[in-house]
Amino acid sequence: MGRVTVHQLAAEAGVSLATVDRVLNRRSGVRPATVERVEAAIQRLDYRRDVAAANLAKNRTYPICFIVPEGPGEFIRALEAEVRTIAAHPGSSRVEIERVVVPAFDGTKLAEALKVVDPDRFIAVVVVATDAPKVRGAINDLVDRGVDVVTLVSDVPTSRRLHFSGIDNTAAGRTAATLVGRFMHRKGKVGIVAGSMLLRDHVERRMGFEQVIRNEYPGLELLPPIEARDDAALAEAELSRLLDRHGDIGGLYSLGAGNRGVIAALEKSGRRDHIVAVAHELTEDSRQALVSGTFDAVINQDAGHEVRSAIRVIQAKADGHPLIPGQERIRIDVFFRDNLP
Amino acid sequence: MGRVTVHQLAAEAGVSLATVDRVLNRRSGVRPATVERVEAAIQRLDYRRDVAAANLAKNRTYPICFIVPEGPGEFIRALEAEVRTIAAHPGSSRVEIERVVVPAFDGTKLAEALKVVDPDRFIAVVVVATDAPKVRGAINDLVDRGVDVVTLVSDVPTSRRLHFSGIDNTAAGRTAATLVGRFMHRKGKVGIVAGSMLLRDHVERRMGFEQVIRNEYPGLELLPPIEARDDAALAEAELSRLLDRHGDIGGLYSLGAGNRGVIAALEKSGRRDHIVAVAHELTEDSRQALVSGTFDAVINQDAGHEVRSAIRVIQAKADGHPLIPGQERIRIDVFFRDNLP
DNA sequence: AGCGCATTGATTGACGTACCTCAGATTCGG
DNA sequence: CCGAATCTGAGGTACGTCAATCAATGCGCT
Repeated sequence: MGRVTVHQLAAEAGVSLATVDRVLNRRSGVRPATVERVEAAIQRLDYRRDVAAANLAKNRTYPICFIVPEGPGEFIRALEAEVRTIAAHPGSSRVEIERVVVPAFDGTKLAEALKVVDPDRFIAVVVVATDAPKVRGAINDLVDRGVDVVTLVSDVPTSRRLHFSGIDNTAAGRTAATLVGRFMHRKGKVGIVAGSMLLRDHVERRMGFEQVIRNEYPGLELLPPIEARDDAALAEAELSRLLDRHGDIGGLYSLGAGNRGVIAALEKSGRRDHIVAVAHELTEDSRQALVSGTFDAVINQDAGHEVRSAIRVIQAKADGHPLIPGQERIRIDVFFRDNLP
Repeated sequence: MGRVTVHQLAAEAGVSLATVDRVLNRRSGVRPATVERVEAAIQRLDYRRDVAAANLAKNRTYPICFIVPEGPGEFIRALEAEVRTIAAHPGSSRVEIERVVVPAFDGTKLAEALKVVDPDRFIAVVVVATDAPKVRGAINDLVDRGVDVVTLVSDVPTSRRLHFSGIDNTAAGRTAATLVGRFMHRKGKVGIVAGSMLLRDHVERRMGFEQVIRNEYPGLELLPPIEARDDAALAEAELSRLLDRHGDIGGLYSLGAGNRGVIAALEKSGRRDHIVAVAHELTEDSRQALVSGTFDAVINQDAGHEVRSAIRVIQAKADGHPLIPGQERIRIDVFFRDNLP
């Protein structure tokens, strides 16, 4: 039973409630010997602070600032929706979320947005980060000003951010490579449609993918990647050109957004059944492409899980709680036609 | 701001605190017109009850009984560990968990265990269910006595359980079939190592697997499944015999526990590189088998997620909260060598 | 007018913790 | 042994909600 209260603690330790309180909240003015007696009692009774009551007494809230890129992409929209869902959920009523929107792919604007975050208003910032020196500096400044920073989806590992809430993108790229490599029965060429090489997650996916294809599938030839800046129209045009030029493309990895364009190009080419295509992010488009057979696998990160995890990490830090190992590991979801949710 | 309190509500509605309380807690003795006024104020101010404070006032706890099968299996041990982790975590301090262990594969004993659950002591039971009529009856009886029941890992869908916390096992079987089918480059025979056909999850996995192999990979020949009752030694012996008899086995699906035996048989046969093997549950054994190449893919369900989800569902029901769509969907995790956590 | 009844108000004491004040006790240096 | 500094106790208020009591109001009815 967690039914031990401070009163019982005080009785057990033979001190007053005030002293127990001083010890529990590390206030000064208690002799070391007395501190020890109280701590022994804590051990003996297995006392655990009632967090809910404590938060109530402190009238504590968790004001968090979410900084997300703007853009019409389905993934970003899903992220926003998840943030809203959390904010509205009664279970997380003490979490107060403010959203800030910045232009996508713009390190300078992002750094500015980070700079104007008020340390008195927010205990933490959750940010979809572009990995630019300015951004790293802004993150570190924020941390110095006492605001915890959690990176979402795309990391800045060299910064002093508290946590990264996202997937291991190198592993995601390797997984895509394994799927492409093993699903392709004959030799052939493999194309890559990338988003922006400014985003660390895209760079890492490509790295992981190319590494495995080169090392383990020597029969496959990697074509230079298309940079489509997550723009569906651009992706479609460029990919169509690539497909025209190389009649023997047998595999494709679409590692950014802009799936709509990739799907269109594949279907127009009339070769979708002969090309093993692996893409990222499960959206309505990519889901249909899976069902129709245009895509053979889709790698996904669960935006809801990422948002909730970020918040849990921030709360745990604020409350001085441990995290549950495993709960905050964001999975690399692999979807085929057969296991669509 | 969610900072609206009952006091502000009372002021806004022009009634007293007592009346607000009566409306909020659906107590009688308030005129319909007044109820409406208060509810209008709730809407206007976007009042949400502070769950923490409410639980504190009610001194509410969530006593839950976990009924899990005994057995040396790594998955069951992992389940137990997760239950313990949750119970010890300060965040879920009002959750009081009692664990009951019953013999595996024994519907009668399980039904008995369900029968003796005290409805006054527990608000809910979480149970790894075998799908037997007796068990279904016992679950329904419990529900009638006012105890919510959540099935874990293995479901009894025809019962009146509140929720099933586990994966879609048919989809898992289909996924395994897709992997086996697409990884096998030539024609060949496909073996199945099953656990117990008393467990609904095993039956469903096999169904999904066979269905896809038959429909989509006509070049593959399904061998009759081995029933190994999750016993490693038995699995090894039977699988070795099967491998001896059929020199042209190219694929294998191990859908139950007992991976250790499957791995041993595969490695002894010397044909592990020529057999595409897909198994269930990521354990230390199966993880090593993935790395060494004995297994080509492992399908997993996250025991921690399942346990936490079950508890969340129960709490939400008890508090009358909505669930967050998506958070309680247990994923079918697919692991390759490349995306091992 | 007087009765009972339904409705509402006012107030109070929990729940477990935080934080504050003030007074009393103990210790220590000189 | 005295004064000062340090420790400790006792008690209060607050956080937002629940739950209960008791008094007050207004209503219809006889």
